Amino acid sequence: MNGPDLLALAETESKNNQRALQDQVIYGHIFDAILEQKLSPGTRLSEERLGELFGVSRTIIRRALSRLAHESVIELRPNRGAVVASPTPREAESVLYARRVAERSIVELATLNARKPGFKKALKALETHIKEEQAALDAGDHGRAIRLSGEFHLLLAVLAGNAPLMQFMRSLVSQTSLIIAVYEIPGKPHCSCDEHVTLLKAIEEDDSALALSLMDEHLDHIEAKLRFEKEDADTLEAVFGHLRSGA
Amino acid sequence: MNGPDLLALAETESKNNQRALQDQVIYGHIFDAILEQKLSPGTRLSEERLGELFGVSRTIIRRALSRLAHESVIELRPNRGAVVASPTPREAESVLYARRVAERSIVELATLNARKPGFKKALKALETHIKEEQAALDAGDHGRAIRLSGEFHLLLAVLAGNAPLMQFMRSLVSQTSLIIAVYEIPGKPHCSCDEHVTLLKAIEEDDSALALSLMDEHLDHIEAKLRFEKEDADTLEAVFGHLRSGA
DNA sequence: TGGCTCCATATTGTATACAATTACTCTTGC
DNA sequence: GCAAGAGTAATTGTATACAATATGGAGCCA
Repeated sequence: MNGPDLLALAETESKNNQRALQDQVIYGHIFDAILEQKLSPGTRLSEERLGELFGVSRTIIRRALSRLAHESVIELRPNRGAVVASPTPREAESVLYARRVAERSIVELATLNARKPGFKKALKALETHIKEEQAALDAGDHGRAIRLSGEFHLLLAVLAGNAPLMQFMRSLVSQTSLIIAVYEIPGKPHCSCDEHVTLLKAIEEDDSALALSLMDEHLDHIEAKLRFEKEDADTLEAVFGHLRSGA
Repeated sequence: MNGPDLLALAETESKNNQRALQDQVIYGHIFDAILEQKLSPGTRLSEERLGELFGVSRTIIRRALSRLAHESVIELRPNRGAVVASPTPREAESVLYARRVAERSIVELATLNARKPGFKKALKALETHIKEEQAALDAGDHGRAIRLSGEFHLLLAVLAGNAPLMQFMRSLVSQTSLIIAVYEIPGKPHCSCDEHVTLLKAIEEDDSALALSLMDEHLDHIEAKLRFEKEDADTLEAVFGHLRSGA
């Protein structure tokens, strides 16, 4: 493990160079755990227990949970505690659509920036990252591979150099991870990182059109591994949901 | 005033039909004040004073501020309190770009939804809203007109029916308001809501292409009223900023 | 035995007390 | 008169105590 929240800290380091606040660290741990699918949708997150685990008071835990809730990674039910979000098919569709929108513009911006000297570091980080991804796959570290795969897209957003889009992607990537956890067709092999390699190559070669279509295909492949039709808990919702709030 | 945070509450009412939590109300008040440009960038937001004003403890205030910070509406400087964000030209550019990306897809989705029966309410809300905008302009209520103008775009996002994009827009619209507050060329007359009228008409007539170009023009007009060249505080930054962190 | 109510328990919501950090001002030395 | 430094005041950061709400189970009645 190379630190719980490299990207979380990178996000704020531009303005506050000081030590990370405690809640950011905890946020990072939970965020990563979800990206690694170690916390599955529906898991309850007790404030007191988390506080004991991390050795801080509920105040800090609450701040971390609050941020996770803002990013729709967890659901914060009033008086009933936090659970890892389990997106409905409807919500999943929205997230995947939004992600496509964001990724397209990110690819465009990233291609523009790839040759600028100011973004050398971001480009380098992407190259290093892909090697890490490959290493995780080779090592059979499934969870780590999934997380790194998601973080590749976040690093791409860094290269794009647009803070709002970056933050948006942060929320979308983690939600995608939840969607995969809930709706992935079992047995389908997980994505190699080849697509990341070719995508990055297209960006480095300033071929914006190619990069765009590669990204679209990449997202197609991710979605192709999903099946929304029936999922135990949600099917109940779909069948009996209309009985609740008459309309 | 028709309630402090109609849109804020609308956002969550789907899941939690219960009474709004206190911090949401306070969040709404501050959010609206910023949209109305009653709180200008740089204004300090003391937790204790806000607590007294709203009659709650700092705990509640902190939650509201936390959310505002997540949406980049305020800046939360560790140990130094919260201030209304004052976007740099660089940040402003990012926000406006991101907004263009978001608005385009929203227009597309909104046009698709406009004829669906499920979105009748959202469409109706837009029509009503435009009348309110006109009324505010006629009454010369500048602040209210600005806020309603921003909220038009949020209602459009509701019509688009994509929750992540909606939330994204929420952050972008309020940040745009701050950008205007800082960089607007003085004297330029403020936008009438005619463009909103024609845009909505195009959407209702299912003319997606027209709606898209109208939205682009609308955003062009907003940006045309801005000047990023020199702004007191930021000029100092631009001139002497490189001395701080050597690079 | 099945279902209901009521009570005990656990968990979250809010306020407040105290610690830590920052900002300010007054003093002191030059 | 000005700059530097120390001490004080003000503000934020964190923990904790208490209140409010939800959950689970025991007991009761049909």
